[in-house]
Order: sequence, then C-alpha cells, then structure tokens
Amino acid sequence: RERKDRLVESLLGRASPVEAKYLVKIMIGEMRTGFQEGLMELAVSRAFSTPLELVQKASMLTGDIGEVAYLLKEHGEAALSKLGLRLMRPLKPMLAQMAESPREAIEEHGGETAFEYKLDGARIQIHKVGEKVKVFSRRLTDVTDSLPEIVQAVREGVKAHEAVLEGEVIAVGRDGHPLPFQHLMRRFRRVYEIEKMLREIPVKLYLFDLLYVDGESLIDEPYLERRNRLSRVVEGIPLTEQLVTGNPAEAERFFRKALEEGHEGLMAKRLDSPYKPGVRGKHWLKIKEPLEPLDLVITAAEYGYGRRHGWLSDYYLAARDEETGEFLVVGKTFKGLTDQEIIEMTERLKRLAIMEEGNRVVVKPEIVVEVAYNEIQKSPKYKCGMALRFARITRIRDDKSPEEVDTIQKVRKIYEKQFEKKARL
DNA sequence: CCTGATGCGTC
DNA sequence: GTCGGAC
DNA sequence: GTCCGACGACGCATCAGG
Repeated sequence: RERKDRLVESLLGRASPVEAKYLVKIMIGEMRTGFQEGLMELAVSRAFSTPLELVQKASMLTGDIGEVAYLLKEHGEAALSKLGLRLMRPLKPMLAQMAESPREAIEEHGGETAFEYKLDGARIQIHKVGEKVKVFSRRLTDVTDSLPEIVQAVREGVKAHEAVLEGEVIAVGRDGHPLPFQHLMRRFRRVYEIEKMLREIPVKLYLFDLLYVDGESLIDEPYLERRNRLSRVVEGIPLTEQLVTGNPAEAERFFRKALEEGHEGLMAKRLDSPYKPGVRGKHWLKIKEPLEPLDLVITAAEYGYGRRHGWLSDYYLAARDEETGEFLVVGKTFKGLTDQEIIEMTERLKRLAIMEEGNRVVVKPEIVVEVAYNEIQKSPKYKCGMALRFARITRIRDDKSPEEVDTIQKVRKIYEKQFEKKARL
C-alpha cells in the first residue's frame, strides 16, 4: 500500500497539472472525454490511411481496437482485409434495438419476421474445436470454467468438429421453469465452489445462432440459413423457441405465451439478415413488457456528475407501508426525466430538503412519480427486502399526494405474483 | 482470519 | 440494462 | 441513426484494515 502511494505520488509530482488531471482520470477510470471506441476507430483509420469501414469491420471481428492498430502497423491494410472469424477468439455479439410490439417488428421487417423467445439469462458465445470448448460472455471474457455443464452439453450435442455458436444460458428450477435472473449470477463468474453450486443452481443452454462450422464462416449468410444449419448441427441441446410469421395476431399470441412461461419477451430477427458483429441495428429487435407501473414518492436525491453536475438527478423511490405508515425505499433511478425536468425537480427538492449529508439530500416525502420497471428482485440492500429492476420515471404525478402512493403490500403482491410464472429456489 | 468496501461484470 | 441528448 | 454518458439492480472476487 505504502509502495503504491509513493509510486503514485512521484508520478504525479513529475506531471504537469494537465498531465496529472488525466493520469488521475485514467487511474480512477473516469475519463468522460467523449472519446470511446467509435472515435478510436476513426483515429486508427486516419493514422494508417485505411478506410474507416475496414477498421470498423476488423474491430468488430477481433473485439479489440488495439489489436487492429497493431495489425495495421506491423502488417498493413492487407492483414485487415483477410481478417476473418477466428476460432477460439471471440467476436463482438450482434445487438438488438427496442421495438414496442410484435406488430411493429413485422412491419419493420417488411411483412414477415422470425420471432424467438427472449430468455432472461446471459448471452454466451461458444467456440468448439474437437473436444476443446471455450465459452465467452457478452463482453468477451472467458467464462468457460464457471459453466462445466454447458461445456459438457456442447461436447455431446454439437455434431461438428469446429463450430462457433451463440446462445443464452439461464438458471432453471426443478420443474424446468426459469429462475429469476439474480440466481444465474451466482453461477456466472464463479471461480470457487463451482461443483457445489452446480447442484444448487442448475443452468441450461438455449442456442440461437451458428456463426461458423467446419471451416466455413456463416456470418454473411442470411439468418434463416444460419438457423437451419444450427438445427442440423445440434442434437439434444434446445434451440430458443421460434415462430416465423407475418400475422400480427399470431405473433401477439406467441409473445403472450413467452411471457406466460416466465420469459422476458421476444426477439424479432429479419429473415435475410447477415450476422453483424457489434452492431445494434434494426435487423434484430427486442420486445419486452414492463410490469404494472407504480406510483412512488421521492424521499431523497443525489447530486449528479459530469453533465449533471449541480443537479439533483438521482432519486430514491419509496412505497408506503400501510401497517406503520412509513415510506420504504424500493429503488433508485436517474432515468426518464429530461434535462429541463431535472432542473425543475432540483429546485423543488431543494425546497423540501430536511437534511444534507455528502452528496445526498433527504427530502420531505411529497413529490410523487409514476415508475416503470421490468422485475421486482429480492434485495439484500433495502429494508423492505425488494428492489425494482430497471426502474425509470415515466410521469410526474403532481395530481397525487404522498398518502396515495402504492403500498409495500402491493409491491410484495406483485413480487409474489412473478412466481406464478417463474421457479423459486 | 474475518469483515466491509470497492471493482467489475451480468442484465 | 434504460433513457435523453448531441451530432 | 448512432454514439455516448448518465447511472440502476445484483453477486462474486479482491482488497484494505482491524
């Protein structure tokens, strides 16, 4: 510790003020310069006089802009052009945009599309060469060791010598129903006691894409072709439930069925779309449905950072306990308000301030907001034992008084209702 | 050796 | 992961 | 349309400090 202190001290001592500022920013990992991978790709493209598209493509394929720059410097443009999908080296996953409804997805995709169940788990990319299997997470970290049963399933169920596959891993209960997402997290990046947890929380793989098989890259093949090849290459590993349709009513029924079975919603995939690594576009759409909105009261707020400096932009949301009359926090959010609304909210909250400690201002419970969210999780952090997942403000309810906000008892009822569709540990 | 805080990844 | 804002 | 930063919930690993 002392050695570290001294090293940092001497480094900063030798730096100019501006250098010191950025050294500290690097050390604490808060750059906030607006400079991220997008601009870096542009910079690399200019530095080596290489077309931007080529740099972007290579960046997506390797998932590593540093490596792209290195390749360009050492081997030139030719090395990038012949860069393809490489076994045991993960590529960035293709991402989806939001859509409101199955109908909207059908229209966006030109009259017909492929719907798949969207499972509430973790995305994985699997590389197989013979008996050797590697499993990568969404951000391309190697999670092979945490998921031995997935490795085993792939060895047994993928009937190809070489393959790159994508799927979702979820935690499942004894009845086969999905467990809430938080249980999966107990398995996902675990290094210790893997064997013990393996029995406690079983995980299950559902495959949905095939990017490479026995020497052949499929990423430029259309979705339907990849999906067909996938179904022919696996045995005994389930694929995500799928329905190809142009009928909005049929699609809507499929959506309801997915939700009824405890899943998150649907994906809609354009039938002729190639696999575009790292791209969040309209080829893939995700459709979810929030739970019934809650009216909650703001009991405290925190000052924001960066562009939100000086504004109370992060709000504690509370429900009323009808037994004690107390307001109990069920989550925090900074999402949903526009800059203008945050400024106005800051003024109102300052007038209601009761106590200020550090970055946090405790306020008189008075301002009521409507809040959307996707799940109620069991919480080790909040007193009431529950927390909203992905909470965001959808409306300021100036027509409601704090006495009229929803109760903890109602929140608990919604929490319990989730287990009609999901498994319990 | 144990515990609470922090870091980092999943969503 | 969601959302609003900048370009 | 795309990128970016503003930060939410968990849970495990790791670290600092008693």
